Amino acid sequence: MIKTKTLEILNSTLKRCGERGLFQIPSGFEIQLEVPRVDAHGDFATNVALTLAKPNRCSPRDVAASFVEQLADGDGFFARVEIAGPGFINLVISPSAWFQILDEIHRLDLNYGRSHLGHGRYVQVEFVSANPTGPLHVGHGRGAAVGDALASILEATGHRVEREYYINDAGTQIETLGRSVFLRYQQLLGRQVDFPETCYQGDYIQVRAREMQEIHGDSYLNVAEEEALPLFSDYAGKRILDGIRNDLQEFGVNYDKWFSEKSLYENGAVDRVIETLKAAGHIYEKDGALWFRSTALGDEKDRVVVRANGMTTYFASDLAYHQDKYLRGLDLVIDLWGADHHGYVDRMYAGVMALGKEREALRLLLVQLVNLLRKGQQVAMSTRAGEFVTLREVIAEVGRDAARFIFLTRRSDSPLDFDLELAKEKSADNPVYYVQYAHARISSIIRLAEEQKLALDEKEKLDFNRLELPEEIALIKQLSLYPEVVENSARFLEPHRIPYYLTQLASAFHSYYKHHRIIQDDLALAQARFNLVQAIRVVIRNGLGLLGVSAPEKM
RNA sequence: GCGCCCGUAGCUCAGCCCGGAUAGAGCGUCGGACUUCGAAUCCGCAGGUCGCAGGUUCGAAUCCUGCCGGGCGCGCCA
Repeated sequence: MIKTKTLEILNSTLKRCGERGLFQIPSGFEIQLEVPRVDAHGDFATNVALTLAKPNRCSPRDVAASFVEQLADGDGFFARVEIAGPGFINLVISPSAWFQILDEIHRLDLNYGRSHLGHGRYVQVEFVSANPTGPLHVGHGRGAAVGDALASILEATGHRVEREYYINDAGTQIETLGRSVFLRYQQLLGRQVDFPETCYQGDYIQVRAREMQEIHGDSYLNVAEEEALPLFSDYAGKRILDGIRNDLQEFGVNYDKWFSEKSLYENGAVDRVIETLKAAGHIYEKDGALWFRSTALGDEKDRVVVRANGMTTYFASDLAYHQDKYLRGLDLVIDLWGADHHGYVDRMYAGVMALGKEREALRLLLVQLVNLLRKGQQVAMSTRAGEFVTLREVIAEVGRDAARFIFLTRRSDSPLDFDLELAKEKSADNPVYYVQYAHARISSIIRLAEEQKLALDEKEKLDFNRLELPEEIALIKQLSLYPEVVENSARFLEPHRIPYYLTQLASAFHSYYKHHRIIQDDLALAQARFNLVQAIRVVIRNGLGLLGVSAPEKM
């Protein structure tokens, strides 16, 4: 890559300066290389001279001058080297070096942008994990889009990745679900029963109740609630989970594993993790309950793991779940949580550390709320009353690509406005179409070239030197940044960087396309440009791929 | 009260982790561009005390401190 090579040259130059005693180099000194905002400042700029000036007690421009003098560049890699402003060294890379990027993109094709950053580290992304007590809503959709994209990005950067869904199929919520269905079932059979507010109100409860009636008739009408509950809970939970699986699959999300919370109780993992913590001295007894001393590990208060009544808490099963993850050999566990869980973050990190892992072995990402709008007006949503917009409805209305892309345009820890009308609009308001359109346009050029048998693909006649326009070099530079964007996206666990980059790239392409013809009489020029736009298409397609968004050839 | 996150153009946001030269997009406003590869596009104009105040630095949207404003969280609930 161009940047790495530039850095190599600068480092060897610095070493030479040190050896020849031109100036002192503090130990641990590292050269900073950046892409300047202003084109006039070159392709790369470094502030070495500014930072070395002080320890050497001389002016930055003098340091820069001796540095540049030592800068050997036998193969013409740099087209120009300049000292500017207070002492920046601006570097302009020669076009021929940039042209190599195009070859690289075509050679690597689908693999362009992939890297070995992760060195095969075993990473799990656990996301959505909604309770199987109701259908997925828009907020879950955001978690799904972010989690899935993140997993893809990590895969692309050399991590071994696993997608997991944690099913909360134990505890009171699932019981409440069973009770809700049971009560509706009784009502269907004509019995007058109170339907408490604490039960789930949505229509989907009625649906399950009717199904139970179809399967079992009235045989549970006179059965006591405690007796009927396991069956009703189990059935409703399974059916709803099937729905969730279905919705996610239609959204393009496929999990490697669906992990049951109940299994942790059944196989004794919950008891085991408490024993582990006890043995390590993290547990004490107070007021008849067992407490986890999480304050010792950065939490603001200690947490109960076994209540005075002998029941374990939700946190206890979460500890067991995470212990299980690490026993499976995971190097890094990434959990995506709804933002309302953020009071829970510190205790989870504390828990993981108490289990003997580094804090860095866990990354909790909070996904903020989705604010659903229609033409700028807030769409009312109330989960309790069962009035919410489901993910399924949103996909049906705006489509999978638009939904995914919009979910990914903002950093996930800030709230997101999602306007249903805007998402459907086929215009520049809607960044999905903007990027996809660029891909479709290029595809259309390629189709045309094929139809006219223009032989634009013949490599032996290809002369990149015909790409002389500043816009063309700028486009290649932008393409060369793509692998770095993906790597940074993985490093910071921030998928939103990719939609942002793609929008910029699409914009540069659209502008270029408008001003210059690709296909034209000058065959050599046409070939060079054709090759360039093909490279753009490769990058757009690869980028959209990471987001789970399609790259259409026609729209 | 304590803790976490946020505050950048009229609106929605990127940039902050790792300080750099004149702070960027899109939308919206206004005005332009289709006989030529897809106008779902492009071009131009206008729009900023980067919440406020200090500090560190040759240099701060970026790092530190305090304050102001907004959001969320603080159960032997899940």
